[in-house]
Amino acid sequence: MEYNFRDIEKKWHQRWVAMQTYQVTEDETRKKFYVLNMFPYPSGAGLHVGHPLGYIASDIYARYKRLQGFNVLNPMGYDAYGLPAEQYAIQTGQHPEKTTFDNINRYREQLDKIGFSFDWSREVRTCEPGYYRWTQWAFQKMFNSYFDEELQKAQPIEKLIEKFKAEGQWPADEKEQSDLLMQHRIAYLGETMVNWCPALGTVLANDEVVNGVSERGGYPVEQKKMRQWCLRVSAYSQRLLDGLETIDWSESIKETQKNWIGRSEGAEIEIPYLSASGEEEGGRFTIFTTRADTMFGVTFFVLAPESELVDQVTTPEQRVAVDEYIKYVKGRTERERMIDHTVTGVFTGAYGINPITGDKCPIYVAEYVLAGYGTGAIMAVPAHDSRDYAFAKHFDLPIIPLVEGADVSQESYDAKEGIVMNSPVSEEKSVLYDGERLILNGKTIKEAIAETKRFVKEHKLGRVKVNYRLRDAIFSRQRYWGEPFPVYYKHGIPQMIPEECLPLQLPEVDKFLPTATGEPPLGNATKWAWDTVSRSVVDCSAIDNETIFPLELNTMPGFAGSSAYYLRYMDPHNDEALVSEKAAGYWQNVDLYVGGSEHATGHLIYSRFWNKFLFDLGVSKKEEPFQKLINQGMIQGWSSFVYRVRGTNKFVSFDLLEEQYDDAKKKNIYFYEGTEADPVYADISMVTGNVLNVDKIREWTPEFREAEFILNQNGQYIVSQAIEKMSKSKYNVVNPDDICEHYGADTLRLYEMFLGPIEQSKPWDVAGIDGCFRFLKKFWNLAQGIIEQSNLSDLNNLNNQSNLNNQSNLNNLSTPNKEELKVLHKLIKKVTEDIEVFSYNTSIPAFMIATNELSQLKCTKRAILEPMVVLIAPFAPHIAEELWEALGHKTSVCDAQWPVFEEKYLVEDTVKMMVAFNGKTRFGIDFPADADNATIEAAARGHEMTPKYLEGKQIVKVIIVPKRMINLVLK
RNA sequence: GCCCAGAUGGUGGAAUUGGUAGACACGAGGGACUUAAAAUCCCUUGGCCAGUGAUGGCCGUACGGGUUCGAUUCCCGUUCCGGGCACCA
Repeated sequence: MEYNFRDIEKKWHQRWVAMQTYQVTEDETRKKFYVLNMFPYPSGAGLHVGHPLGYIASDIYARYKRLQGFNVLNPMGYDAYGLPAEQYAIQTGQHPEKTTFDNINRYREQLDKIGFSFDWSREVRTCEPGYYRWTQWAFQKMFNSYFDEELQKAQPIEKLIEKFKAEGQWPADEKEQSDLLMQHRIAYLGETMVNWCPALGTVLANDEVVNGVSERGGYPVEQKKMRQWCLRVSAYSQRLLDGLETIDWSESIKETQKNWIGRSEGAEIEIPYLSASGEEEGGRFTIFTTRADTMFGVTFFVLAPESELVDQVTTPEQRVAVDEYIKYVKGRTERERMIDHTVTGVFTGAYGINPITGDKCPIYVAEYVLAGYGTGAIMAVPAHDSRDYAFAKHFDLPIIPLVEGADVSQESYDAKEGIVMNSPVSEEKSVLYDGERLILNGKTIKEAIAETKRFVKEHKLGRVKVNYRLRDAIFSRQRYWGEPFPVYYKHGIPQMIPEECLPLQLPEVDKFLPTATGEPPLGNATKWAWDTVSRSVVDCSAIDNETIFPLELNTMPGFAGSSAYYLRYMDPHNDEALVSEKAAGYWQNVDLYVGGSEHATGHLIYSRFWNKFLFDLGVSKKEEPFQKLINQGMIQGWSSFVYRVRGTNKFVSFDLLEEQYDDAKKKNIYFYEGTEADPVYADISMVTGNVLNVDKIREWTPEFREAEFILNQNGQYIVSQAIEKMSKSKYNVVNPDDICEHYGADTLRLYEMFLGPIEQSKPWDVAGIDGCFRFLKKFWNLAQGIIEQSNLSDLNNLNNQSNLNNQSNLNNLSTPNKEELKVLHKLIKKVTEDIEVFSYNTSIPAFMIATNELSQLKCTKRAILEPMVVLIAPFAPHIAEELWEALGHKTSVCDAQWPVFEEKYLVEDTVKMMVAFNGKTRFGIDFPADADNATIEAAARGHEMTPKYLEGKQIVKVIIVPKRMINLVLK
């Protein structure tokens, strides 16, 4: 029988649906395992070969765990709300709901072809009311909670009200009450500087802005003060940091999150400043520093331009200069400020007093100090901070070195290593507090920091303080396609609509396009007001400010719906709760999460925050949502370019062009007979190797139909190629459907895994796929041979039951021999170990080798084939099912048992020589198992690898152990 | 600038965590079958040198050192590529 993958895959796809093979329920008798993929945005372009990479990897693991007896949850759904979905809808001029559902259907069709073990009965879509009801619910819970610093967890807001009342701080006025609580709620309305993107018509979260432009589309972003819903993510900074220690994620992604959270330990120190008259104390401000040890090197102070302190300290003489400077700073965009680091600043006219030395130091305003971090004010130590150094050089301010041997004539010495000096220069330069002076000379920097902190704390000059860089997440988007906020405004005070009225459904609008002014599209909805009597959405014209109120016009951002979806998969149809106690108790959290590392500072932080909040509420049962994380790499595409001679409709073969390096553009530019030729993308379907099919490209678009193609002397048109991200706009997309059509899903799965380590990015290259296809054919042929033979021997067995003489003969036919068992167990060991560490690319060669070896051994034993079919089932499920059935099994291969590896079959070819001498034990070279000790010893002495080593030493003992036991023996 | 991860044949990549470097696949070359092609199967394939040949020798895991009987693996330094953060005091 031939390997007919089309029929096989079609047949098993239908059977899996009919038999509900992949549906799971909470089964208390079995151990759970939760595998999850980051669910996709259903974008308009459909799936390309890069998308399934992670899904295949996790599917292999899910199937493997299932074969090991675990109850595996492996769900899939769609992240359907948010900017990308809406941008696509706008581009195609359709309603986002329509495009989203069309795209979802297309995704589903494509996914189904690849043979995933998803439990589709648990599918979620973030844009469905039954789903986003719980997104809104969680938001309301956040609104009604505050973060208790002492307990380090979320608490009901009522507790805080009680506390305020007890302390007599509870205002009578409703508006004041609301304002006070707003400063503590986890979801709060805040007047903050936001990243405003005029082109997208919305604000963006920090992680959605890259290099001063929007992540989506690359549009400019400016800073703007707006009233927005925010999530107090920063309150969870320490827990987000601590949690990283408990989870099994790659070091690089943990590092990225650590950077993003940006914890820094330091001290806040109170600085008195002189009043305008210059005589008495005008007030105090607080600075933050991580280098408390450098107090003796302070030569000036700097305030952030946005800081309120600037107004307070500025003297009348400097007022004009300061105002002008602030105006200049405000006129600069975020991008300008990021790129241009030239030194700017202005003197305020005021002086601060260094509390340690008593010195009077000038106070400056400069944009290099940020208002949003620390206290927005710093003490400047030019000798030991490069930014302060640049500033001091520019304004000709003194520089006092504090570390022995540090040369600060050319640059600052920023390292935290060395011995402190000049601290103080002389005793009277250190102010006396309660009879004690701070003296740091001779100490290491680390000791000096600790000593200064102690001194500052003890003499009440300030306090020890930990700062985090992590900012609160801005949660409002001036967009249509997102979850509506379940909020209405009663006389300007936000109110939650009652929980039992959720979900608050997204209204229909005529125009869903964003506006440049920031007026959200929901403002176009006629029916968008809340009636507190009927407790329903009513027409806006009915607003009476007594019982009917306007609803919030903003919608939630993309990450709202994706922050707790893994919990919903546990119990997707529950109308009573986000997830039931029972389901959450059983499934706990995600054991294996697979997705791209580009979500490191977005989704993966928000999700962890969201889960921690739900954990505080008792809804989620684990503090961390994703125990193990695997980041699959990107699959890149080979883009092809044809070259059009500028100003003509001539396209020239790449090998006929002259190349020149352009310094300004930092890339090659090309010329044909003196005229520059510009690269134009050509669809890769029209290219074989690097040769263009000219007839095809003429049919492609009108611009090529009339074009002239200048071929090389071989009569070929050569394209140039580049490896780039796979994208529709680069015409380098390879569609998985085509691969499935040509080779089948099993080959696609195998090949994607074979391409290289799962975590690495690599270009898609079809060349190697034949190897995988050939292997499956070989495996199929081997299996067919065994199945035929074993059926034959079963038949003989029946016919000859009475004939005892034949018994030994039959045993030979059905009992595997030593060689065959060795091949099998080598494979079991390799594949099992590989799957555990996601090194699938090395398991596939193991299958190839085993198949070849068994073919050479002319193996006919089903006792060998059966476990092999189970081993291959996670990788190539369709072929495995077909063979499993052919072997006479009535149940799915999914319900089989993962084979157990037995050392005894492998011992002989993994022996090593152990040499013990002079009380030490070392190991040496491999020897055949049947070599006796004398032979080994003789060989060891004569062996060229270790002659020097063994010279003059006495070999006390030669032990033969399996290779993998060596480390155990050595211990 | 700071932090993290890398660098192995023509290519993707192996090497059991210090023990025969280059598994497996692709590509290339040669051969078998075939009228022919496709398909399939077999052989060769890191470099250099010697030999008719079986074979033997030397050099080789970015570069330079070190530890070790032995280093792709561990340590130090350099170069290059990728990722993250980037006036965060």
